[in-house]
Amino acid sequence: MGRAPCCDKTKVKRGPWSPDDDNILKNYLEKNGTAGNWISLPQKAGLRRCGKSCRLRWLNYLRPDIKHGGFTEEEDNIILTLYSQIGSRWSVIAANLQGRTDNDVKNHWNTKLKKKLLASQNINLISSKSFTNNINSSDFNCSINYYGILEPTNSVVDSNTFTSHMDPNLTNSSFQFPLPALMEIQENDATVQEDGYFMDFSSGISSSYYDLVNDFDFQVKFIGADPYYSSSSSNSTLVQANSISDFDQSFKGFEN
DNA sequence: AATATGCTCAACCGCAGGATT
DNA sequence: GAATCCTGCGGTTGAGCATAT
Repeated sequence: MGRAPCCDKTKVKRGPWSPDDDNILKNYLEKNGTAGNWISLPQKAGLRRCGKSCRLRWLNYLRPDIKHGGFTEEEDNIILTLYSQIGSRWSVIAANLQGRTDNDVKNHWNTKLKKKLLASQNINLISSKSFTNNINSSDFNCSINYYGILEPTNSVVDSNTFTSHMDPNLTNSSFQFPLPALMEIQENDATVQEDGYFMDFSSGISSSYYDLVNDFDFQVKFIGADPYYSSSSSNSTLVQANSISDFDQSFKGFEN
Protein backbone atom coordinates (compact mmCIF):
# COMPACT_ATOMS: atom_id res chain seq x y z
CA MET A 1 0.00 0.00 0.00
CA GLY A 2 1.38 3.35 -0.97
CA ARG A 3 1.44 6.51 1.05
CA ALA A 4 -1.90 8.23 1.55
CA PRO A 5 -2.30 11.28 -0.69
CA CYS A 6 -2.06 14.67 1.02
CA CYS A 7 -5.55 15.65 -0.15
CA ASP A 8 -8.52 14.31 -2.06
CA LYS A 9 -7.54 14.98 -5.68
CA THR A 10 -11.14 14.71 -6.81
CA LYS A 11 -12.22 17.60 -4.61
CA VAL A 12 -9.44 20.09 -5.28
CA LYS A 13 -8.83 22.33 -8.25
CA ARG A 14 -5.65 21.64 -10.18
CA GLY A 15 -3.69 23.36 -12.92
CA PRO A 16 -2.93 27.05 -13.38
CA TRP A 17 -4.00 29.51 -10.71
CA SER A 18 -6.59 32.13 -11.59
CA PRO A 19 -6.15 35.77 -10.47
CA ASP A 20 -9.08 35.20 -8.09
CA ASP A 21 -7.38 32.22 -6.44
CA ASP A 22 -4.19 34.26 -6.17
CA ASN A 23 -6.02 37.12 -4.47
CA ILE A 24 -7.75 34.85 -1.99
CA LEU A 25 -4.48 33.17 -1.04
CA LYS A 26 -2.52 36.40 -0.88
CA ASN A 27 -5.13 38.21 1.22
CA TYR A 28 -5.47 35.29 3.58
CA LEU A 29 -1.72 34.90 4.10
CA GLU A 30 -1.17 38.63 4.56
CA LYS A 31 -3.82 38.68 7.29
CA ASN A 32 -3.23 35.35 8.98
CA GLY A 33 0.03 33.81 7.84
CA THR A 34 0.23 30.04 7.48
CA ALA A 35 -0.33 29.41 11.20
CA GLY A 36 2.22 26.67 10.73
CA ASN A 37 -0.07 24.47 8.69
CA TRP A 38 -0.37 24.53 4.94
CA ILE A 39 -2.59 21.46 4.78
CA SER A 40 -5.53 23.07 6.56
CA LEU A 41 -4.93 26.52 5.05
CA PRO A 42 -6.95 26.18 1.82
CA GLN A 43 -10.07 25.18 3.73
CA LYS A 44 -9.69 28.12 6.12
CA ALA A 45 -9.00 30.51 3.25
CA GLY A 46 -11.92 29.18 1.20
CA LEU A 47 -9.78 27.78 -1.59
CA ARG A 48 -10.46 24.51 -3.37
CA ARG A 49 -6.77 23.80 -3.63
CA CYS A 50 -4.33 21.31 -2.17
CA GLY A 51 -2.21 22.73 0.68
CA LYS A 52 0.96 21.81 -1.10
CA SER A 53 -0.22 23.67 -4.17
CA CYS A 54 -0.96 26.77 -2.04
CA ARG A 55 2.47 26.62 -0.47
CA LEU A 56 4.16 26.34 -3.86
CA ARG A 57 2.12 29.15 -5.34
CA TRP A 58 2.99 31.45 -2.46
CA LEU A 59 6.68 30.58 -2.29
CA ASN A 60 7.31 30.60 -6.02
CA TYR A 61 5.06 33.36 -7.21
CA LEU A 62 3.01 35.40 -4.75
CA ARG A 63 5.56 36.22 -2.06
CA PRO A 64 6.22 39.98 -2.14
CA ASP A 65 10.01 39.64 -2.23
CA ILE A 66 10.07 37.44 -5.34
CA LYS A 67 12.11 38.82 -8.21
CA HIS A 68 10.49 38.13 -11.58
CA GLY A 69 12.20 38.48 -14.93
CA GLY A 70 15.47 37.44 -16.50
CA PHE A 71 18.62 36.48 -14.64
CA THR A 72 21.57 38.83 -14.70
CA GLU A 73 25.08 37.85 -15.76
CA GLU A 74 26.12 38.09 -12.14
CA GLU A 75 23.35 35.72 -11.05
CA ASP A 76 24.36 33.30 -13.81
CA ASN A 77 27.92 33.32 -12.53
CA ILE A 78 26.80 32.62 -8.98
CA ILE A 79 24.68 29.69 -10.13
CA LEU A 80 27.46 28.26 -12.29
CA THR A 81 29.96 28.56 -9.49
CA LEU A 82 27.71 27.02 -6.86
CA TYR A 83 26.58 24.23 -9.18
CA SER A 84 30.17 23.28 -9.82
CA GLN A 85 30.70 23.10 -6.05
CA ILE A 86 27.52 21.51 -4.72
CA GLY A 87 25.58 20.21 -7.72
CA SER A 88 21.81 20.45 -8.05
CA ARG A 89 21.00 21.69 -4.56
CA TRP A 90 18.69 24.35 -5.93
CA SER A 91 17.35 25.58 -2.63
CA VAL A 92 20.90 26.27 -1.41
CA ILE A 93 21.80 28.00 -4.66
CA ALA A 94 18.58 30.05 -4.59
CA ALA A 95 19.32 31.14 -1.03
CA ASN A 96 22.37 32.92 -2.42
CA LEU A 97 20.30 34.87 -4.91
CA GLN A 98 18.08 37.63 -3.58
CA GLY A 99 14.45 37.07 -4.56
CA ARG A 100 14.99 33.90 -6.57
CA THR A 101 13.29 30.61 -5.84
CA ASP A 102 14.68 27.12 -6.17
CA ASN A 103 12.15 26.45 -8.93
CA ASP A 104 13.31 29.53 -10.83
CA VAL A 105 16.94 28.59 -10.51
CA LYS A 106 16.26 25.01 -11.53
CA ASN A 107 14.27 26.10 -14.59
CA HIS A 108 16.91 28.63 -15.54
CA TRP A 109 19.62 26.02 -15.24
CA ASN A 110 17.74 23.42 -17.28
CA THR A 111 16.74 25.77 -20.06
CA LYS A 112 19.66 28.17 -20.34
CA LEU A 113 22.71 27.68 -18.18
CA LYS A 114 23.32 24.02 -18.92
CA LYS A 115 23.55 24.80 -22.61
CA LYS A 116 25.72 27.81 -21.93
CA LEU A 117 28.08 25.70 -19.88
CA LEU A 118 28.31 23.00 -22.52
CA ALA A 119 28.98 25.53 -25.21
CA SER A 120 31.77 27.01 -23.15
CA GLN A 121 33.24 23.56 -22.49
CA ASN A 122 33.75 22.94 -26.15
CA ILE A 123 36.08 25.89 -26.16
CA ASN A 124 37.63 25.35 -22.77
CA LEU A 125 38.52 21.75 -23.46
CA ILE A 126 41.58 22.96 -25.25
CA SER A 127 42.90 24.26 -21.98
CA SER A 128 41.77 21.39 -19.76
CA LYS A 129 44.29 20.27 -17.22
CA SER A 130 45.07 16.81 -16.02
CA PHE A 131 43.59 15.97 -12.67
CA THR A 132 45.07 13.91 -9.90
CA ASN A 133 43.51 12.81 -6.66
CA ASN A 134 45.20 10.77 -3.97
CA ILE A 135 43.35 9.21 -1.09
CA ASN A 136 45.00 7.44 1.80
CA SER A 137 43.76 5.92 5.00
CA SER A 138 45.11 3.21 7.27
CA ASP A 139 42.99 0.53 5.58
CA PHE A 140 42.66 1.94 2.17
CA ASN A 141 45.12 3.21 -0.31
CA CYS A 142 44.02 4.36 -3.66
CA SER A 143 45.67 6.54 -6.18
CA ILE A 144 43.58 7.81 -9.02
CA ASN A 145 44.76 9.81 -11.95
CA TYR A 146 42.45 11.39 -14.44
CA TYR A 147 44.03 12.63 -17.61
CA GLY A 148 42.10 14.94 -19.80
CA ILE A 149 43.31 14.52 -23.34
CA LEU A 150 43.43 18.01 -24.65
CA GLU A 151 41.83 18.23 -27.97
CA PRO A 152 39.21 20.59 -29.35
CA THR A 153 35.96 18.85 -30.08
CA ASN A 154 32.42 19.62 -31.05
CA SER A 155 31.04 16.58 -29.35
CA VAL A 156 28.99 17.23 -26.28
CA VAL A 157 29.03 15.48 -22.97
CA ASP A 158 25.93 16.44 -21.09
CA SER A 159 27.58 17.39 -17.83
CA ASN A 160 30.75 18.71 -16.39
CA THR A 161 30.46 16.30 -13.57
CA PHE A 162 32.53 13.25 -12.95
CA THR A 163 32.01 11.76 -9.55
CA SER A 164 33.84 8.96 -7.84
CA HIS A 165 32.49 7.55 -4.61
CA MET A 166 34.86 5.64 -2.39
CA ASP A 167 33.64 3.20 0.22
CA PRO A 168 31.67 5.57 2.47
CA ASN A 169 32.75 3.69 5.58
CA LEU A 170 36.35 4.57 4.94
CA THR A 171 36.54 7.67 2.94
CA ASN A 172 34.44 9.54 0.53
CA SER A 173 35.61 11.59 -2.33
CA SER A 174 33.54 13.56 -4.73
CA PHE A 175 35.02 15.91 -7.24
CA GLN A 176 34.09 17.66 -10.38
CA PHE A 177 35.96 18.96 -13.33
CA PRO A 178 35.24 19.70 -16.95
CA LEU A 179 34.75 16.29 -18.54
CA PRO A 180 36.53 16.08 -21.85
CA ALA A 181 34.96 13.98 -24.57
CA LEU A 182 38.33 12.38 -25.03
CA MET A 183 39.80 11.12 -21.84
CA GLU A 184 41.76 8.38 -20.24
CA ILE A 185 41.16 7.01 -16.78
CA GLN A 186 43.78 5.08 -14.96
CA GLU A 187 43.11 3.57 -11.58
CA ASN A 188 45.75 1.58 -9.71
CA ASP A 189 46.05 -0.39 -6.50
CA ALA A 190 42.53 0.09 -5.25
CA THR A 191 41.19 -2.62 -2.97
CA VAL A 192 37.89 -4.07 -4.06
CA GLN A 193 35.23 -6.21 -2.50
CA GLU A 194 32.30 -5.63 -4.70
CA ASP A 195 32.83 -4.29 -8.16
CA GLY A 196 30.19 -1.95 -9.33
CA TYR A 197 30.67 0.54 -12.06
CA PHE A 198 28.23 2.47 -14.05
CA MET A 199 28.40 5.21 -16.57
CA ASP A 200 25.30 7.19 -17.40
CA PHE A 201 26.11 8.93 -20.62
CA SER A 202 23.02 11.05 -20.68
CA SER A 203 24.24 12.85 -17.59
CA GLY A 204 27.94 12.25 -18.10
CA ILE A 205 28.11 10.92 -14.58
CA SER A 206 30.31 7.99 -13.80
CA SER A 207 30.58 6.29 -10.48
CA SER A 208 32.69 3.51 -9.17
CA TYR A 209 32.20 1.87 -5.81
CA TYR A 210 35.04 0.27 -3.92
CA ASP A 211 35.06 -2.13 -1.05
CA LEU A 212 37.75 -4.08 0.62
CA VAL A 213 38.40 -7.69 -0.33
CA ASN A 214 40.24 -8.15 -3.56
CA ASP A 215 43.21 -6.22 -4.77
CA PHE A 216 43.19 -5.05 -8.25
CA ASP A 217 45.20 -2.94 -10.53
CA PHE A 218 43.68 -1.83 -13.73
CA GLN A 219 43.51 0.79 -16.33
CA VAL A 220 40.44 1.89 -18.20
CA LYS A 221 40.55 3.89 -21.33
CA PHE A 222 37.76 5.35 -23.30
CA ILE A 223 38.95 7.31 -26.19
CA GLY A 224 36.73 8.97 -28.70
CA ALA A 225 33.52 10.91 -28.64
CA ASP A 226 30.79 9.30 -26.66
CA PRO A 227 28.66 7.23 -29.07
CA TYR A 228 25.95 6.75 -26.47
CA TYR A 229 25.32 10.40 -26.02
CA SER A 230 21.77 11.48 -26.60
CA SER A 231 20.42 14.99 -26.33
CA SER A 232 17.23 13.64 -24.85
CA SER A 233 17.41 12.34 -21.33
CA SER A 234 14.46 10.07 -21.96
CA ASN A 235 16.69 8.13 -24.35
CA SER A 236 19.50 7.85 -21.88
CA THR A 237 21.72 4.82 -22.04
CA LEU A 238 22.93 3.20 -18.90
CA VAL A 239 25.99 1.02 -19.20
CA GLN A 240 26.36 -1.23 -16.23
CA ALA A 241 29.04 -3.75 -15.45
CA ASN A 242 29.62 -6.07 -12.56
CA SER A 243 33.23 -6.77 -13.26
CA ILE A 244 36.18 -5.06 -14.81
CA SER A 245 36.01 -7.28 -17.86
CA ASP A 246 32.34 -6.42 -18.29
CA PHE A 247 33.26 -2.82 -17.89
CA ASP A 248 35.99 -3.03 -20.49
CA GLN A 249 33.57 -4.82 -22.78
CA SER A 250 31.19 -1.90 -22.42
CA PHE A 251 33.83 0.36 -23.80
CA LYS A 252 34.59 -1.59 -26.95
CA GLY A 253 34.25 0.93 -29.66
CA PHE A 254 35.70 3.75 -27.67
CA GLU A 255 39.17 2.49 -28.16
CA ASN A 256 41.45 3.34 -31.01
C1' DA B 1 -0.94 30.12 -43.80
C1' DA B 2 -0.49 25.73 -41.76
C1' DT B 3 2.02 22.54 -39.39
C1' DA B 4 5.92 20.79 -36.83
C1' DT B 5 9.29 21.40 -33.54
C1' DG B 6 11.54 23.56 -29.71
C1' DC B 7 11.48 26.25 -25.54
C1' DT B 8 9.88 28.05 -21.18
C1' DC B 9 8.19 27.81 -16.77
C1' DA B 10 4.31 26.96 -13.56
C1' DA B 11 2.68 23.18 -11.39
C1' DC B 12 2.64 18.51 -9.92
C1' DC B 13 4.63 14.26 -7.89
C1' DG B 14 6.91 11.29 -4.74
C1' DC B 15 10.24 10.95 -1.36
C1' DA B 16 13.12 12.10 2.76
C1' DG B 17 13.45 13.75 7.04
C1' DG B 18 12.09 16.43 11.04
C1' DA B 19 8.36 17.25 14.36
C1' DT B 20 4.65 15.70 16.86
C1' DT B 21 1.64 12.42 18.98
C1' DG C 1 10.35 3.68 19.91
C1' DA C 2 6.70 3.59 16.46
C1' DA C 3 3.35 5.76 13.82
C1' DT C 4 1.69 9.66 11.73
C1' DC C 5 1.73 14.27 10.00
C1' DC C 6 3.72 17.97 7.60
C1' DT C 7 7.21 20.51 5.11
C1' DG C 8 10.74 21.08 1.87
C1' DC C 9 13.18 19.37 -1.88
C1' DG C 10 14.58 17.83 -6.54
C1' DG C 11 12.89 15.65 -10.65
C1' DT C 12 9.49 15.69 -14.11
C1' DT C 13 5.51 17.03 -16.85
C1' DG C 14 2.74 19.44 -20.03
C1' DA C 15 0.24 23.69 -21.64
C1' DG C 16 1.12 27.63 -23.99
C1' DC C 17 4.02 30.33 -26.68
C1' DA C 18 7.77 31.18 -30.16
C1' DT C 19 10.25 29.90 -34.02
C1' DA C 20 11.34 27.13 -38.03
C1' DT C 21 9.95 24.68 -42.09
